[in-house]
Amino acid sequence: MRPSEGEEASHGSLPPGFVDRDPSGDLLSRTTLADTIVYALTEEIVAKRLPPDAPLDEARLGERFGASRTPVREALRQLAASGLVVLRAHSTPRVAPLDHDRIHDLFDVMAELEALCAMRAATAMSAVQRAELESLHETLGGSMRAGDQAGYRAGNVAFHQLIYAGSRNAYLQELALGTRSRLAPYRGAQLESSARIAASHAEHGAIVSAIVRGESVQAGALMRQHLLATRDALLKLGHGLMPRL
Amino acid sequence: MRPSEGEEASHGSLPPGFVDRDPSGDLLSRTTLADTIVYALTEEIVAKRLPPDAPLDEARLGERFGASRTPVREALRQLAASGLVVLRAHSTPRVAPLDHDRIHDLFDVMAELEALCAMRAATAMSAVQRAELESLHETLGGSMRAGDQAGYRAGNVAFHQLIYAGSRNAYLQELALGTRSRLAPYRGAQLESSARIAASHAEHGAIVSAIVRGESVQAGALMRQHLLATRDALLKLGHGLMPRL
DNA sequence: GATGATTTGTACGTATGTATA
DNA sequence: ATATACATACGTACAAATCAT
Repeated sequence: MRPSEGEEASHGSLPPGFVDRDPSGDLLSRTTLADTIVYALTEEIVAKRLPPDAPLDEARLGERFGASRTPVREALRQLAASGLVVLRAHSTPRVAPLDHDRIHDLFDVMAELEALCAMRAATAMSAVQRAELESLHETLGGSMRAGDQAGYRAGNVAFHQLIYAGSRNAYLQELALGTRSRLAPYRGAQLESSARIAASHAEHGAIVSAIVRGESVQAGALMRQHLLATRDALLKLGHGLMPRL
Repeated sequence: MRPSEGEEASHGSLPPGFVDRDPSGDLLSRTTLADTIVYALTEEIVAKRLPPDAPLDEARLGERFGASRTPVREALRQLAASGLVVLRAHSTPRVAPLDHDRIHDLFDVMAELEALCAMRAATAMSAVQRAELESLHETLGGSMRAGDQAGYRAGNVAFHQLIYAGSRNAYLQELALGTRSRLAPYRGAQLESSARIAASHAEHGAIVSAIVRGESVQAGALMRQHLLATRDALLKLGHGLMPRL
């Protein structure tokens, strides 16, 4: 199995929650044009420079990327598979719309998937991974105290991904990553208030402790709570998003 | 290419007057060539007429389906997204290999996803859906007593999907369906022994009862157990598949 | 290891279906 | 409602990369 190291990446501005191709072993391939376009569009959608419902005309995109429509088509197919783009036959592709019910559903499942990861991690993580987790948590504390929000956000993504990997279940890891990337356009790019960051860090601490002590049920419950708190913080921050209930 | 009247297509039952939409994703197109190819290939892979690791040459497939490479490519992309096909850049696409660790991971997650569906269903299902579930369970009992294995299998799929829908979470439903379809090639086509069918039906009964009574935790636990029992039954039936531990 | 055959990646032209005036 | 415009769906040709030999 492959404990993915935190080393990234060839590009400067990484969309949060974005990783290379599926963890099924092959780590290509910026070698095809389509993949390059997928990467670029993902970043733009997540950063909301391409807002929900924005039309994605094949010809214009091809022009923008200096490519023909064929690789653009392939890219749009991949983006549709990952949920960022919707395709209707013979109709112009669009950035996935902002659907409140769907966002609610995504957060709900995200919380459960991450809780499951944390549970598994509590029993399956190697000693080395546990040490890494504690160390990363310390680093995040530093970012928090320094008021470095960007640093905290980047580290936060790594923190969660380390726990996905700790579950030692590659498919679970895929689902968690995929769900996180679907959620990415709705997680504000820089919406974390410093108050929320402090709370987040405290929650992380409890989770790390439970995982390191091997308390599986506790770890899962804390993680679920952490995700729901994150959701509520986002929903409160305007966004126009309201809880469903 | 026009529908040549020289039906020399040298291969049997691929009706251009095709079947209708795939049950899961109707976000995608209606009646494009690529979709009919996806449909046909999915069936062949699940039925193992296209075994794991079988090469899927674009040109040959296009010939077989009387289409050009373009829609074949689109179809292969969709199949890759649903996990049935693996794509490496510049390399010939293949049916997803049979990887024991991966199968184990898939079953593990499947059990948890279905448990989650059952939990949510126990609190979220409408009265109508509960009645449907009980009725379907009765029907399945009929198939069991009649020794109708094919009927039981079809009804079984419907049974589980009804519970996915009962969760009232569209994304959770998508994940459950997707995971089930990834598992489909490994669930034997007709591997259920009548003994296993009887046990399965009994387990269903307990699940239905828990859901109808609204006992969420119980419903989840029973469903998890049911899935793991199904897995063990499959693993025992040869297949060449061995448990990982 | 180099070379050749095969297959994928890309470009572009045509046809068909959708949406709008 | 009919017609027109326009974007996607598909077909085909060429270039580049892979793998066998």
